Amino acid sequence: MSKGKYYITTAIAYTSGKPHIGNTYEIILADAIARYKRAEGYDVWFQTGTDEHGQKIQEKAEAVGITPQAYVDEVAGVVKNIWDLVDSSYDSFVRTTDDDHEACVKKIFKKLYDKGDIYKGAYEGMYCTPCESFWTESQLVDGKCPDCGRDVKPAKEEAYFFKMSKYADRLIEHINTHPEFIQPVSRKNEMMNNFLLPGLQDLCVSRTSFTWGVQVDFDPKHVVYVWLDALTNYITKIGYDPDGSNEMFAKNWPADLHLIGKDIVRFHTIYWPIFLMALDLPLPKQVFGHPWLLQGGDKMSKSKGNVIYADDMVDLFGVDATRYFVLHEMPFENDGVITWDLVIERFNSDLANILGNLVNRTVSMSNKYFDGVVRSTGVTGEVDADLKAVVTGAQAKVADKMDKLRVADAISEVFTVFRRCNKYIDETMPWVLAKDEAQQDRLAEVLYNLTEAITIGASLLHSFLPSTAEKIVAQLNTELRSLDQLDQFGLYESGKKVVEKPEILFARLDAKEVLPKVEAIQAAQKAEYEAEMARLNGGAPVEAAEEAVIDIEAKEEITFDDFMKLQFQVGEIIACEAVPKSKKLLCSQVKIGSQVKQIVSGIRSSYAPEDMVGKKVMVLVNLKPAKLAGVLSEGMLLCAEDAEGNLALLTPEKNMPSGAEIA
RNA sequence: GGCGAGAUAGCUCAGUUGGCUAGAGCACACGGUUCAUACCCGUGGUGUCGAGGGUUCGAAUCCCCCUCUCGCUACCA
Repeated sequence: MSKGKYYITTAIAYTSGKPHIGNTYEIILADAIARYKRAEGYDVWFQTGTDEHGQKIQEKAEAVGITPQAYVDEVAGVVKNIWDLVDSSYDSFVRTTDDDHEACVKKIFKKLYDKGDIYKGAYEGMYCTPCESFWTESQLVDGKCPDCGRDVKPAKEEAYFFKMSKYADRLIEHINTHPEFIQPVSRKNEMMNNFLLPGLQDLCVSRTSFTWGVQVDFDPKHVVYVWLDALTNYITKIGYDPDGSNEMFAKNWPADLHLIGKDIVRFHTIYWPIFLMALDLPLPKQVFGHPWLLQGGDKMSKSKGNVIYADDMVDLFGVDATRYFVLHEMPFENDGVITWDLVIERFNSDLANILGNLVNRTVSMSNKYFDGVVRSTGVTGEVDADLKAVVTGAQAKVADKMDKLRVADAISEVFTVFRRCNKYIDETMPWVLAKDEAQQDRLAEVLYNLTEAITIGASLLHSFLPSTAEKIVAQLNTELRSLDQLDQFGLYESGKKVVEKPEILFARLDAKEVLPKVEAIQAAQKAEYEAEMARLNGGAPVEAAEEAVIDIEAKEEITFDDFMKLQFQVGEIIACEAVPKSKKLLCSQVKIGSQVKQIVSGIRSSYAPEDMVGKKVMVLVNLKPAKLAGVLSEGMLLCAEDAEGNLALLTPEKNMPSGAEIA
């Protein structure tokens, strides 16, 4: 019976905050695939979880005054609740703070170290002892520390590195001989051209700058840095052990599918396979970097209150409508768009009109004409053949789409069944048959065919919208069929009685009623955000909360003398042109006092060259000249940057002469 | 700058190795119908298939070039 095992994973969610619908999409997609594979007869293991280590989490926990463990416990709980809310049928939920995972990561690290694939190295660079900072040659100012101006000396900071290059050829070979390995294929080309073919750099796999992580047991001041900790969840949690794995591991590894976001394809198709090679383990069969679900129009931002969360969607539309939307709206390769209006539209047109109404009208007719009894009389009509062909052929089409991971297309195939049923009702016109005493057997057969077709459709729908499928067959007083029965028509037991009063599966929504609720959700979200910001700011209420604030990493304190080393002056831009060889650079001629300096700046995304001319700007004048994209730059224009990367040049608040000193 | 992908109906997209009047869904309009959740079914597009050139009996589909968009990547004082 079993077709063998199928091991599918999602990426583990980073516990820095509540996942929004774009993150939740992945678990729903994985769930649909997992359920479908189970229905096909595979012995499925479906794993998801949370990634809980790292500096960011340590800092967030400190900011709210709790331990990192308490912080991640809370967020992991939130993640798990949402995963459960959307009916995901995962078999295991791994947390990177689980004891067994941490113990295994330590062993893996040691094994790779003993094998020589991990070596203790260093960030080599110029070190400023008072600042405790490393600098590259190019960052130095006049050969001295750019922060404090003191002398620096060549030094290195200890870190462990993984020898990526050792396995690069094997990986290139594997990717070339396994075209299905990286999906979609466009990602494969990116990986090959940008990373593998130019040559892989060794990867830093430990850190000493923070402590919230898996400690390297033979060198306790190091913690294992993200990828060796996070990626290994795929094997640690199913029983891998460098000293001898268990049977479960032997059964499930290699994974059949790693489902991940397109942003982390690189880590899953380069570093992860190489780690596995180093551990002498087989590689996963397939990695699918799915696109993103983006919010249309405005950018998603908590401060605006327009982030869409799965639980809000479930409150308004229900679990299956939420699942339907994300599964249907997400294409295979391009990003999908989500807005509340689109959700309502999809809900009404597909779920309420096509599916819900179909079930309702069919059940209603059986009740009205035959007291709910559905029986096959064998009185067929011309139009029956096409209905049966479409319905019994759907299963193969869905299977084909699912094999290619075209989940959105697969669910569309399911809906063609329901569309065909609606058409069949119009073709046969049961209400006309009902008026003719001689046509009673034909009428019964029509309703039987509909009931049977809907049962098949519901069975196909089960992987995508599990509870809806179950509700439908309950109304029809039957059970879901297995996939291998779906090419047969006529298995519905003749003479059964459908439910008397069908429950409305999806009540049509009025945008006018839903959108005010959305506004209420957004207002609440905004208020919550402001309250949190206020809490982080020591209880002080946040003024002008409409504007997002930005926190950046604090740099070393400097002395007044340090500051006085910097020379700022007002400059007037007298000419400006784009640097031909670059996308982001502008080259400006800046008049500072009586001299003119040429300054190159990466601000083309925010300013056109012609907009620059005539502006009075603030210039760091005594910066060591350097060449950018082959063009000499003799200073720096000061700019502010927001979270989206928009830039604003700093200009004097009152008109000042060119060359005026800024202090 | 390097590599890659794309530009088809108002919107989102299909269009296999070049071939019959270029399609689907949504939206819109009209018609039909009344079993049903004012639903369902049918009909409706003059779309320069991004611009230009070429190969061919024939090109949305192949080749060249141009414009624009997007992805990854590098530089971004």
